[in-house]
Amino acid sequence: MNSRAIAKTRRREVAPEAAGRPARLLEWYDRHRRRLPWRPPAGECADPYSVWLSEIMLQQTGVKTVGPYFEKFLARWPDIAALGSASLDEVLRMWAGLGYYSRARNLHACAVKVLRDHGGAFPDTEQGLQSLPGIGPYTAAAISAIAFGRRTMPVDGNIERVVSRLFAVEEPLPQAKPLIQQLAATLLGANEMEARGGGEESRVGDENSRAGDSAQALMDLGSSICTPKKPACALCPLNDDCAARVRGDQESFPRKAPKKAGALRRGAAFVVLRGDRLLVRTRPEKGLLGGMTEVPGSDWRAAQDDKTALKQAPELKGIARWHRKAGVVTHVFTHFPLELAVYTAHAPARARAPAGMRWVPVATLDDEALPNVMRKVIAHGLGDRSPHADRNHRGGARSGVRS
DNA sequence: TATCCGTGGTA
DNA sequence: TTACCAAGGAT
Repeated sequence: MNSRAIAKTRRREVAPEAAGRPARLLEWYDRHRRRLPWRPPAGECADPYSVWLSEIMLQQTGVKTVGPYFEKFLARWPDIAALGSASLDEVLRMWAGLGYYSRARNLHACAVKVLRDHGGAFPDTEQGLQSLPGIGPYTAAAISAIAFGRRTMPVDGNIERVVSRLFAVEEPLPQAKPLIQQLAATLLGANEMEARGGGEESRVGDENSRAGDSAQALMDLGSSICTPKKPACALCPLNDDCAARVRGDQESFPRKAPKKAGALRRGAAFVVLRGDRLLVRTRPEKGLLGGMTEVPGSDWRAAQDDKTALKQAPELKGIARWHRKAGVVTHVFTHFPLELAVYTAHAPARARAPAGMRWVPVATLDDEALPNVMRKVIAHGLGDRSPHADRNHRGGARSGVRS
């Protein structure tokens, strides 16, 4: 018996409902798939560049947030050659506000590498894709399935949740990842060539499947029906044989090990004006907010007081009169909360910028690669009078200012 | 393996 | 308000 015959035999041995899952999933997807900027009309394969760009932006970032950035990037750089020819600085400026800035650096590095090493065409295998900057196991599988039709199942946070519920996976994340990956793969439809009887050229694990649709179906399902809280199980195409639903504790999946919170860090930031120009510098390439623009300031340490922080401005010694703005700017990063005291000062008309710093017109701050925490600092330092004030101002602590 | 990377939405 | 979550990757 050859391997294909064995695979078919095994498929018949599974329970009828379970065997029907891939088909039910795709039928649901064909009726309810979301229309998204990076998705072509049903039945068409998306181009690898669009798939790649959207997948990088969507890493740990919501669909709604990504939309405008994707459109903006695609309009500015319609293909890999255009993006690979752009400067890293311009890419970072366009990325500003989207977060996880190493993604932008890797995006640019990846475009350059695809042009230089692959003649401008993305590799069409998972292994080849994973060798590129910013592309890990998930993204390689996603591009492979969605853009190239390879029969593979990318597993993201949505799919982890759907699958852990469907099979009532008791093992907590992240230990359960390999098991969930294996279970998720059972939701892939049969290779179409094989399902039709196939020719010798059809191989399991190769193209001609709707793997991309199966994966996106699970993602849509996870985001609209199998939600973290109060899942709408009545609308789910897989509700018949969902193990967690049978038990009635859907929301308790996926199991997760508790995580600890980071300690509060404090520091000072200096908003120095020379006429209508602001003193800024560029952060180091690596690490937190790498390569982004900031105003000078102290480092950020646990439980640091203002006076200690103020002493960390030796470059700014020439400035005589500091004014300490009331309140502090607050910001919460993934792994620690931050409080920044803001000091303002005015420099003489012809004052030179200290080494490594530069004066930029306040009017063109939108062109800088400014992370949100710096937008908050500048808005606070300027007294919220500029058009660059915190765009999320709704009052309360989330406005970024607290007394 | 655990930690480090932003930001916005949600209940 | 707080805590969690979101189409993860690099080290």
